[in-house]
Amino acid sequence: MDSPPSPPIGLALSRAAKIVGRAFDECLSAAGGSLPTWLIMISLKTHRLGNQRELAAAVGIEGATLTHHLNAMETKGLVTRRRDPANRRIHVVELTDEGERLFHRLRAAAQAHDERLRTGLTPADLTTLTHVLTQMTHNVAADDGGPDA
Amino acid sequence: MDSPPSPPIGLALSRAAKIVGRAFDECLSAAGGSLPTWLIMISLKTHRLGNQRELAAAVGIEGATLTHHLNAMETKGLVTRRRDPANRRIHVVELTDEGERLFHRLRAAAQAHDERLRTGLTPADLTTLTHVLTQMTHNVAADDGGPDA
DNA sequence: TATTGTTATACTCTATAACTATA
DNA sequence: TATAGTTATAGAGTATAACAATA
Repeated sequence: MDSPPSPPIGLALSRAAKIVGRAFDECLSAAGGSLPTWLIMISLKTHRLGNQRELAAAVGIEGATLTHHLNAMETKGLVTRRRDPANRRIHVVELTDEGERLFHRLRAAAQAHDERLRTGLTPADLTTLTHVLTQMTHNVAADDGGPDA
Repeated sequence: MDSPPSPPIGLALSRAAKIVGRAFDECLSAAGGSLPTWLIMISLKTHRLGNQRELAAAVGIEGATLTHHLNAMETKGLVTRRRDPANRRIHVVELTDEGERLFHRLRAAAQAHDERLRTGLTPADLTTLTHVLTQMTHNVAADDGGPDA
């Protein structure tokens, strides 16, 4: 009943993600940004989100953490926050022109990082990777109460 | 010259690693540990390292950061540090009995996490994943001065 | 009262620089 | 002087709890 343990994949993923993630961070830092900034900007550009809680959820952080980053981004002149006239509880976040420029620089940096990452990998490898990451994310998100929970 | 961008794999990896890594953290926390503690313990158990700098390198952190974690682990009674009589500059780190017990609990937690992660994945998926992570780690570690650098 | 967001505070992990101890 | 490790300090990212503003 002791199936061959097979190499600990959580550990391998954790280690690789640490190394690759650091390289990604350095890429973004060198371009004048950071990972949270980049994630926030992507969310602002791709989805049109209704409020900051949705934005925070898209980035994978809490609302207060998002506020923390938005404060810094606003100080740097990358975003503006203004109240929605229709519902003044909602703060509409928008990239400034300077924010747009940084976005383009970060996109270029992220693309360069991606090309480096893909070196030596086949399209099939990348397809499998995407599939595996999706599956693992689901595995971990699932309420683990059992197969019939 | 604009090859089809193909989905940003760095971003996908970053997002998945964040989610899976948090689940891993929670697993280890629930068992009374943390990721750094677990990585340190694994290194202590598997390699027989000569000094703390090697241990830090194996874990992927700086020496001072390792000291920080070892201080906490020593306070909790998980490890002891004593000077090597042959070279009193070297501090030999060893798990206490309580450290051993925690190691076994964390190993069980990590294995449970691994089984959850592997749900819905074929052995071929996992083989590819391991290969891809290894390749990406190399891609990122390489001095990027060019193919003949 | 419920919703939206901010402020205050603190924790974890990490790093760099300066220091002590030993060789 | 060189090596091993520690201490002091700092910074990034995150979170929870309490708060203010709006509906």
